[in-house]
Order: sequence, then structure tokens, then C-alpha cells
Amino acid sequence: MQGTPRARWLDAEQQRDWRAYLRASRLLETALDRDLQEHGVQLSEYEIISMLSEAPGRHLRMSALADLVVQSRSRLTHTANRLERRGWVERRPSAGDRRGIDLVLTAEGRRALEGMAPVHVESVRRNLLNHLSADEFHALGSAMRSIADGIRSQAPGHDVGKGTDAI
Amino acid sequence: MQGTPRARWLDAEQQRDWRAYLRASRLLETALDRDLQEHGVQLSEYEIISMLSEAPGRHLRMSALADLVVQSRSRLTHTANRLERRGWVERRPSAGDRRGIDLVLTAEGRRALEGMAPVHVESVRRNLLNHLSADEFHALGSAMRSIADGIRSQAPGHDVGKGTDAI
DNA sequence: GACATCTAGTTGAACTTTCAATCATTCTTC
DNA sequence: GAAGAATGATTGAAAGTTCAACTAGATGTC
Repeated sequence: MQGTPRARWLDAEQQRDWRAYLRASRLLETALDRDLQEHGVQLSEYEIISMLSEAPGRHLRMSALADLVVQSRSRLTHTANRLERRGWVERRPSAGDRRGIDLVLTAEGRRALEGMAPVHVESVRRNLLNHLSADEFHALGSAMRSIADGIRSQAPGHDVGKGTDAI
Repeated sequence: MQGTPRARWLDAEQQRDWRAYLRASRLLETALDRDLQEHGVQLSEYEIISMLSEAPGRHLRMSALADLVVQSRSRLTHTANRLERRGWVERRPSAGDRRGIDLVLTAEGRRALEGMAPVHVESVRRNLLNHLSADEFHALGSAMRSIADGIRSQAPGHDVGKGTDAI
């Protein structure tokens, strides 16, 4: 717990676990993406329309959506263009702030999502849920929540309090 | 537990945990990548030279390496070209099989890796390890190992036994 | 109320990844 | 031992992502 100035290497077990994480997270991403791609979308596109479908009024501001799906704004702009060309989303100026743009899920987008959702759920089960007990899966979720919170708490704009890491 | 033919949706808690996984895995990837990019490499490039450095003789066959880091062969070919241009790796015909190519870490590549390793370890600690207890982290590693095993056991080429999934 | 500063979103070029086609070699099997 | 199938790696074009620069509107400040 004493902060040593120099980076300590990981011990053998940590190293093994870290490698396991890295490898599995990629296998999983690849598998989920492949399954959705048979239906003509990428996972990252699916996420966008899925978030929109759950948002009140089926719309979200570009910046809020970008944060939610962890994509850069620029990437979201380009992806939204693709989705718009397919008729799945539309852009609308957001109420109140004239800089803002709302991305709205169209009826056609909703239908497309409804067609893909069962495929995707089945894929999540087959590639993830089926390999863990309910407890293991829930522990995975909690651990990942802690990680997300931890990372966000160091993000720029977050006031960390007193210098945890003075150069 | 009775296999219903139709996809069951996820229950609210599973959904929450799955979303947490997705979001955190992306925040983590982004954070680790950003930290390495300050030193001019992407995480996926770092992984390649790091695997090479640990391999006996500091070399691996392209196909073995591609599997190890979960990249397509084509992607690895392109990435290896970039690394080769920087003088960090070299290609050599592999012994025995004249179709094969070994990717070898150069002395310069090793030096570069040694320079970046502490940065990367610190980043893994800061973005991942520090947010979990030792037990939680180990459980995460185990869960991810199960997932990797589960996904690979369904991969094409793996004989699954009698038809688990008749059309 | 005008200045700088910050936030929201877009743009196009550069870069990376994917996709389908290709070439060479090895393995099968007949 | 020759034909066909499978494996290893590469190629170049298409598709997707990042990066830096930019426009427009909001916010803070003096």
C-alpha cells in the first residue's frame, strides 16, 4: 500500500489473470461482432440504436450518446451518418441548446432493432452467460462496474481531491 | 434451465451486468491505449512485441501470434509491416515449413519494449488493478478464462461431439 | 456587453482494419 | 504420385476510425 515511486511489475498470477482478461475480452468482442455482422450491423452500431430505443422519447443527444457507448464524438458523427443513410436514425436540433443535436431512432430503425435483438441476446448467452454461473456472472458485472467507476473518477474534469499522485 | 426454443431476454440484473461489462471493457481499452499512445504505440502493437519478447528465441510464427493476440492474419501482416518499418521486428522464414514466417523481435524492439513496459504496467495498475481487491481481480481472471475456453470450444475446427445445436 | 474560454458537433485527410482474392506450400487420399 | 483440399501469409481496395482543424453557440468575467 506504501506508494513506491517505481512501477512494480505484476506477479505471475496477476500477469496470468491480466492476460486472460485481455484475450477473453477480445474473443468475446469478436464473437459478438461476427454474430451481429451476419445481420449487417456492427456491435458498436447495434449499441447505438439499442441505447436510443431505451431512451425516453427514443432520442439522445450526440454527446450523451457518445459518452454512453464510449465512442469519440467524431466516430459517433460518422457512424450516425451511416445509420442515417439506412434510415434507422434521424438528426434533430435539441431543445434548449442550439449547439446540440438529438439522434432519434426511426420506426424503421426500431423494426430493424427488434429483428436483431433476439439474435444478439442469443449470442450474448452463447458467448458469455453460458460459460459462467449466475454468481460468477454477477461478480463479473460488479467488478466491471468498479473498474468503470475507478477509471471515470480519474478522468479529466473529475476533481480527485488532494493529490493522489503528485508527479 | 429447460432449453426453450426461443431466445429468452436477459433479466434486469443480467442486463445491468452485461452493460457494465461492455462499458467498462471499452473504458479500460481506451485508457490503456491512450497511455501507451503517449509513447507512440497502440495496445495491439504493444501486445505483439510483448508476446515476442516472452517467446523462446524471441520469435513466433505469424499464425501462432495472430491467434495469441486475437487478430486476423491480415491485420497482423499489416501491423507487422509497421513494426518492421520501425525496426522493432524482422521476418524470417520459419524452420521446417516453407509456408511459415517467423516474426522476430530485434534488439531495438526489445529496447523499445523495455522502455514502455513500466509505463504500461503502471497503466494496468491504475486503470484496472487498483480498483479491485486481490480476490476480485483473481475472480475476474478466472471468469475470463472460462469465457475464453467456452468461446474457443465452439470455434470451427473444434469437434463438439454430437449435434448440440441441430439447426 | 465584449472578451476570452468552453462545449457541441462536424469535416476531411491520414491511418488502421477488414474483406475478398491470390499465391505458395503442405497434407490427404485415391 | 497427382488432383484436390487445407493452411500460411500477403495484397490492395473498401470500410471504418482517429486526428487536428474548424464553425457555432453558450458561459463566465471584468
